[in-house]
Amino acid sequence: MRKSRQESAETRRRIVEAASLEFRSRGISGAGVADVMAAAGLTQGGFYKHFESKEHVVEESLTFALESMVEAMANTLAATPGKRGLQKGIADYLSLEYRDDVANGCPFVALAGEVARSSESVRDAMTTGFVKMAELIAGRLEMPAAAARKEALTMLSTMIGAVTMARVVTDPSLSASILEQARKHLARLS
Amino acid sequence: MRKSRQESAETRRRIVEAASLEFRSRGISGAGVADVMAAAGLTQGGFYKHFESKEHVVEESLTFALESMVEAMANTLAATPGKRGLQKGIADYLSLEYRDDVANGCPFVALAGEVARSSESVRDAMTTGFVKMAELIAGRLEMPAAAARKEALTMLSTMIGAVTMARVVTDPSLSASILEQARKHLARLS
DNA sequence: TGTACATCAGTGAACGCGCGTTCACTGATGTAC
DNA sequence: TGTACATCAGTGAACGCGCGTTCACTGATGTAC
Repeated sequence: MRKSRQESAETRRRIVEAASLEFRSRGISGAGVADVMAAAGLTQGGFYKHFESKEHVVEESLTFALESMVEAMANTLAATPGKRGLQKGIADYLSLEYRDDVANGCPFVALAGEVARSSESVRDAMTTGFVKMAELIAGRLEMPAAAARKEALTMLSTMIGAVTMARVVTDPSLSASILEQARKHLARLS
Repeated sequence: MRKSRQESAETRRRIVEAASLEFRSRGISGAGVADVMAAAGLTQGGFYKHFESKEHVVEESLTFALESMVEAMANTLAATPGKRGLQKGIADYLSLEYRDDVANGCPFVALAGEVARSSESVRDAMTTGFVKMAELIAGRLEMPAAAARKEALTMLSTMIGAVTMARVVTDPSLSASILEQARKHLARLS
């Protein structure tokens, strides 16, 4: 059943993507290697033909998820110039839809707690994604670059904290309110 | 080896407190019943004399941790009147020390990601803590009560997001910067 | 271009281990009289 | 107040189960000539 190089590379990509969905949905310790492989349409035994360990796919799938988010934000910004573009990007992030789309959603929100307790290499991967997101936001703030970089850190913190708590809270109107207030607040700043 | 009612109640309290430290340090799925009991100076078998299941101690220890944080914030506020008291509370929360004191630190930061994937009763417990924290902050904002309640939601989101990411990020100066910018930002608002 | 052999992606079962939970047991505490 | 018995907090071993990882095997692909 050996597969061609191309098929094998494609399979590997599928595992990484499936892992990024599974980990965001169930958490890193909540999603097992067998779950990830099943989500990719494979059986667990083959996992180690592509990755040394679960840890390795965690790192790679986290990077994948972060790059997807960065790309989505970059696309939104590219579609609308100036501060309006940034407000659109922020509004999308703080929407009810994005809050509820856990599997495809923000890796900071889904995994930051676990990542903070993970290995340096996994934390590095998330750090890189955080810096990229901050740079995207900073690039659209109408102020000197140094000030923009600092302001972006706080704006991102607010976005992450808001979606995190909006997912926790059991009262739907409180949850919506957390997102709405953050949206209004950040619209004022940007 | 039966213990007196008083000793038994004291043991139970000790398990709850140990659990609140263990879960915040290692995560809910990262800390086992045996770990919690060992941290309380007991063996695992006795756990079920006090709790029906792990789930029950998760809920109770989460409530304990949240109440500890609320009480600490309330004490800080009580010590200094007006906006100065709130700024002190926020600065303590956004300090390097609080960032690093994971075991005794903010349950939102340590556990919100896992709690979002937990049972309704566990999410309810965290919701209650969130509302209490928001009320404490709102009470010190110099604006109409309704506006204050809304503003507090965003301030709390910023605080939680900032400490969360400050714990993830591997670059120490970036981590400190996240906290510092959030502090400055919130001082402007309060 | 064709043939013979080596490689290796993927399967499915098995491995050891740690988890949450159960259980028989111990002996001090609580209760009934 | 004292005695006899029931209760139950805590121990330590065992339970079944799911996890990450390993392994023998299969058969299509890649390579050497």
